[in-house]
Amino acid sequence: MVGVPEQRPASAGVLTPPEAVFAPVRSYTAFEETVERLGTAIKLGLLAPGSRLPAERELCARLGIARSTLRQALTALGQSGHVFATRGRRGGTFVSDPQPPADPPSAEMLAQWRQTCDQRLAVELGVAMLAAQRAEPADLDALDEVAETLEATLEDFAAYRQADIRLHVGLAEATRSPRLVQAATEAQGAMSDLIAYIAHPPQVLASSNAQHRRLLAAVREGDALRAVRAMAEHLQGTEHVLAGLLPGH
Amino acid sequence: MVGVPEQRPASAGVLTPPEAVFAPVRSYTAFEETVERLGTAIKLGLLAPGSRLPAERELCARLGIARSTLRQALTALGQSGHVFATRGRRGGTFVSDPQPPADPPSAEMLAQWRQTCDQRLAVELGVAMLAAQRAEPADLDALDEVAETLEATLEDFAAYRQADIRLHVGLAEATRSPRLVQAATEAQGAMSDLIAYIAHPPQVLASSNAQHRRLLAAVREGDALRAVRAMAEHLQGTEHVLAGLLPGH
DNA sequence: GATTGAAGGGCGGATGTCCAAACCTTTTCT
DNA sequence: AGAAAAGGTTTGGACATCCGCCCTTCAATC
Repeated sequence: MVGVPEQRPASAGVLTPPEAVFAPVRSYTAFEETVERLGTAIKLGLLAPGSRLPAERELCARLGIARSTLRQALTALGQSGHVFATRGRRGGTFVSDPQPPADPPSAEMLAQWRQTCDQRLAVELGVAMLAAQRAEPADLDALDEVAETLEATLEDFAAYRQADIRLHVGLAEATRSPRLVQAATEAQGAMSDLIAYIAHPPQVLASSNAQHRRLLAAVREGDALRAVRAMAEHLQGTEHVLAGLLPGH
Repeated sequence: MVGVPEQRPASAGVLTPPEAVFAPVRSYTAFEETVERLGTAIKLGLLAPGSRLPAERELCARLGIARSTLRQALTALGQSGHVFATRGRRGGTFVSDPQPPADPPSAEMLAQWRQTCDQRLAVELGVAMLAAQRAEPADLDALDEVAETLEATLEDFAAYRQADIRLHVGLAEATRSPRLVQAATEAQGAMSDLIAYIAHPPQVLASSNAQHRRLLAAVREGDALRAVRAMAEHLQGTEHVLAGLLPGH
């Protein structure tokens, strides 16, 4: 048995690898992932208060996990007050109404707020461009309806934010790219923790709505570049507001 | 013990939740994640052939995993021929040179190629915009150097692709947003499986280079919108090539 | 009023993953 | 010769997950 390797270590290339290559790997458990998914959907209002989740036996099949794992997740969401379950023939797991108050953003969250915004920017720029290229008339009609809701809720921030989320997720759905919908949902979820804790006077919401209108108009015309520009202005507006209130260097 | 829940299931809202909410959750193990990370970095050339990885005891600390888990990953990468290890004081784990031939894209990969492109589009649009806003002169000089390499490798696709990756990842690093670097790396890795299997005549590469030049010029001037436009043209160019060769819808 | 079906609730074991902490072997430098 | 630094090996335990099976509840139905 010769100990001589067929290959000799060469003198390394000049280029140093990005340090991101050796950054910590985080392994998510099925339990965590499920709590995150359902919890985010609930907090974003994608699962409406009072609505019923699919039956456990069906839901675990859809999610591709064991029922016991799903039950752990549902138990956690139950303990935090986001869902409750009733037994018996017409029973099921339901989204609580009203929802428990959101908890304040963690220190870790606050420390990384800029990266969170960056990530959302990327996702939403992609969504804007692809939606402009692919949205069908039916999508646009649905989005217009949401936009009307937005115009009508300037005074009620909770309702406004709700409709805002619907608009952005709806735009993502118009791209017909499930992964983008997923990414957009996650990004909105991460942002919500930040957005819920800053003041939003009606005037800010009104200017936000003007950007929404421009965005939808560009999407309707299929003008991808204008859509991207409108989205960028929209997002960087809220980013400026955050920058003024958070410890962001 | 009353069996009456304080809350009654309400009639659900009119809005149906996005089906993405109940899509399968995939839990990645630390082992898989590590193989993916290191494997991608190697395949992309971010870890140069012949270069040495950090010692196992150091690397597992950096990656935040146990040494035995890291060794499983390194064993897997060793069996596929991407790395090899030597023992003793000056030993270590090294990136193989030359690398084993890439394996053809899986059926699953091909079936989802459009979503992969969409995801890359999003990431890269975000990178383009943020790089234009944040890149420092030092970043730009380094990127220009890579661009020169690109101009000189029109005839050698492997070398060209290598430099192309460096350019895109370098741009991501200029955003100072580690998560975007991560995302850009993953997106390039996913694309490589597709790109390696389609022909790239020098004329295509030349036109690609023209787009690179425009992109870098816009970034240098801090013109975010032009950078985004240049990036979009660049990416959708390669997407058109793919669309012509793959079973796309 | 008994039965049935669909829902949540619970238990126990089998399996696989991950980690921590040792200890061994090889090589090279001092 | 010995220390140091690297990969290689073994062990045991903690934990997550899955699977199957059975129980409880309760509205609908017979």
